[in-house]
Amino acid sequence: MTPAESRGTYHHGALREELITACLALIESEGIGAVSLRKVARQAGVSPAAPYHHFADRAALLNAITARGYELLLGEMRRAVEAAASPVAALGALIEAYVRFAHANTAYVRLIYRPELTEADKDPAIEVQTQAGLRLLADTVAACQAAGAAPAGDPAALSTMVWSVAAGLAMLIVDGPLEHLTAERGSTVPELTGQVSALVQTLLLGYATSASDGR
Amino acid sequence: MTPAESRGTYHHGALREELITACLALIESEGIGAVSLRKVARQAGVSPAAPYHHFADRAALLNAITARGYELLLGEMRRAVEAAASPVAALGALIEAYVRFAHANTAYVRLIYRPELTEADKDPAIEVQTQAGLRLLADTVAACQAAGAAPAGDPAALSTMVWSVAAGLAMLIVDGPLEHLTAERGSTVPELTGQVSALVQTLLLGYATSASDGR
DNA sequence: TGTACATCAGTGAACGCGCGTTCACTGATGTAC
DNA sequence: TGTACATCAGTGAACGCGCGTTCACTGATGTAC
Repeated sequence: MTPAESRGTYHHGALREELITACLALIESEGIGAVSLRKVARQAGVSPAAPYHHFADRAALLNAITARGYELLLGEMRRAVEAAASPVAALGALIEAYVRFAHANTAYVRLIYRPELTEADKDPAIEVQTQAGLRLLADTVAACQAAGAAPAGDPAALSTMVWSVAAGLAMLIVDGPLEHLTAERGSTVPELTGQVSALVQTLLLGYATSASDGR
Repeated sequence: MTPAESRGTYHHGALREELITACLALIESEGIGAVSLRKVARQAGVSPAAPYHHFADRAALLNAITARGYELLLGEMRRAVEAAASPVAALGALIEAYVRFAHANTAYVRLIYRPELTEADKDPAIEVQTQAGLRLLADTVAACQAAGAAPAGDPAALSTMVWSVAAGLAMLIVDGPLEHLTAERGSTVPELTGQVSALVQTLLLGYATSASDGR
């Protein structure tokens, strides 16, 4: 049975979307190392040449997925910050939103963490998303400083720390051994994520307390 | 000119070592996406079949490099902890050692961060190293708790936070945009690393201060 | 409403390529006597 | 010290494979009249 036969119609209708879905499914089921345009086409039930009507080449497909991943992630982060009751809570919420997204969307994140597969630096859509993400982080950190809940002066250290915690935790979950380790300890990834976020907030609040005493 | 001719002798003498070196050089110069056994052999000035006298297959070579990477990294971490003046300083030193190693040895770390290329979970030597690393971290965190410089109870949150900061910062430097961003701001990676480590220590000490006041 | 025709989005065969790995081989080295 | 021979560590040709991409094609869809 040819692809068209199994599909029931010659034209697909929404192939672009389905290629993205198929690629994510492939990453999820066979791992990031298994990604190829031919496999994606096969998974979508379409001939190897079909994707070229929707994407210039392999990198273009992977770029499009990466851009969407960033877009979804940024949406989660924005929502998390808006819902937070204080600047410090917002910083914690940022971490939790990032890691929760990664845990629920491992395929997106695995792709994002493989810059050799994409041309993210040449894609303006991706560039815009990462800039917006960094601005959101910087604003939140600045709000913490304004509230006295972070050392004044150069905000780079705290920004970088928070970014690193979120990205590192996500990586350890998505590509590393943390999911397995957590399960061994009878815990879960969301629980651990919450604990780490809470710890960061506790430490910042502890700093604010000790600093306001003039020590 | 055949490989043997350019080398001047038929036997190489230390091919195993040179394959490792060549692979690291390849990752450094062409990126992790360019790694193939044939290229490594070419870089080492040897025929494509030669590596099979030293490694069972491609994964075995990459595993050996990964194991060595972990070994070197663990050595740095141990030295850093031993030289530290206090448990909190040791935790900071752990972060700095990890990130400094990553920055100075990007090829090792890029490989370590691509689990799809290795079979790290099946390699006992690698398993031993990661277990030892986790134990070193857990011991240092426990010492902080004993010193009242970290919330008592489950140490998992602080361990995970520190691990995430180190791994995340390393990733952002080695595979991500942080090196570039830092340079734009007129700073350097070692400087930023020091700042992040200092911030973590400041926050822990601030916590200790506020906690000892019974707040 | 029906027809001609342009355009769109598929097909499937083919291309050249680099890859991992195997094989029979051979030159160099080490050892026994 | 010299020689026979086993072993080691290379060579280079070959294999089959899956890949990204191109091409001429064709079926389906949409539009003008």
